Amino acid sequence: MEKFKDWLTEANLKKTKHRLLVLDILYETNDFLSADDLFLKAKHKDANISLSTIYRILDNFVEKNIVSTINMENTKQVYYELAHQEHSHHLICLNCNKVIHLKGCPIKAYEETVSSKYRFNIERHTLDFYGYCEKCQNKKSSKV
Amino acid sequence: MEKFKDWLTEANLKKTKHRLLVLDILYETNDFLSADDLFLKAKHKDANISLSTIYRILDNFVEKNIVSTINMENTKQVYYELAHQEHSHHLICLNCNKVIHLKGCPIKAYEETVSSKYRFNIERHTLDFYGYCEKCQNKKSSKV
DNA sequence: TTTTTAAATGCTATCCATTTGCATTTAGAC
DNA sequence: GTCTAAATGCAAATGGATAGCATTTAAAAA
Repeated sequence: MEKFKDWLTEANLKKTKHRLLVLDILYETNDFLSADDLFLKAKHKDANISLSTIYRILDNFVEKNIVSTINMENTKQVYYELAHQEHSHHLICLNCNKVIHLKGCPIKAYEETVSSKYRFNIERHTLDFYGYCEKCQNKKSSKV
Repeated sequence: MEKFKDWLTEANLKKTKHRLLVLDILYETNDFLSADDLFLKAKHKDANISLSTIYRILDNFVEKNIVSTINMENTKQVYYELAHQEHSHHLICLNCNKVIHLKGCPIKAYEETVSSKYRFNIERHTLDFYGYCEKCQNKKSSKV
């Protein structure tokens, strides 16, 4: 995708095939992926890329705000997705790890209140809801 | 502390000196501690306890809701504290990792809205604000 | 286009928080 | 006190992530 090259230019990163590959996979998957997920998907595309390169690329992207991360509660891995332009919150399924993005932010006012109350200079916040998605509510016991 | 023994009884866990020690340290520290922090503090008290025991005790406590965990963004370690009775949110300093607990929850209504909108069965949520505490705003560059 | 060079990559070894296996000890029921 | 399951210590293993270093490559300079 042509816009990916623009992103890399803007971020002052060289336009390498590996970086474009990582962007492609994240874009078409449109979901959170671990470094290892990306590694396997790359392999599946017959791409030759080492896991450490993936980690390095992801670090670059996070630093440049091209990619954002999330913590699933039940695993130690870090998950990555293309950064959303807009600030968003999440519904995270404790069974299948599916993530639903919520638009809009209900706590702007609250943030200002606590910021001044505690003289705390707030840079960002996370608001994540954990529970069970519609599918997993039905087939309760099946682990994915 | 006597009430700690009650907690263990309620949780159906044996009242061992190690478990009481971990509770003591968490109580008097009144802050988030990593497993290793606990290990060092125990050593400092001349207590003989192995790191793996600490991990096992913390796992027990988390399972029984005696202890709760938090993710600091800038480290891979898990941090633990005595569980607060009341649901609370956090202000987390990106410089010194200090955590301020916020009482009350501003998003009950929002939670219900998204829960029914997405037919998502929400079990719990996290709301954490990251930024710089009053102290660290002043002495900007000093890492703790 | 060719040359040049700093950035990017592959491979391997390493780190480090956490977990596990197993023999030993201990809390607490009897 | 005796007994047994639970708890513990120690050492090794695990697993995600990182670092070192030689090689390759993007892209600026000539």
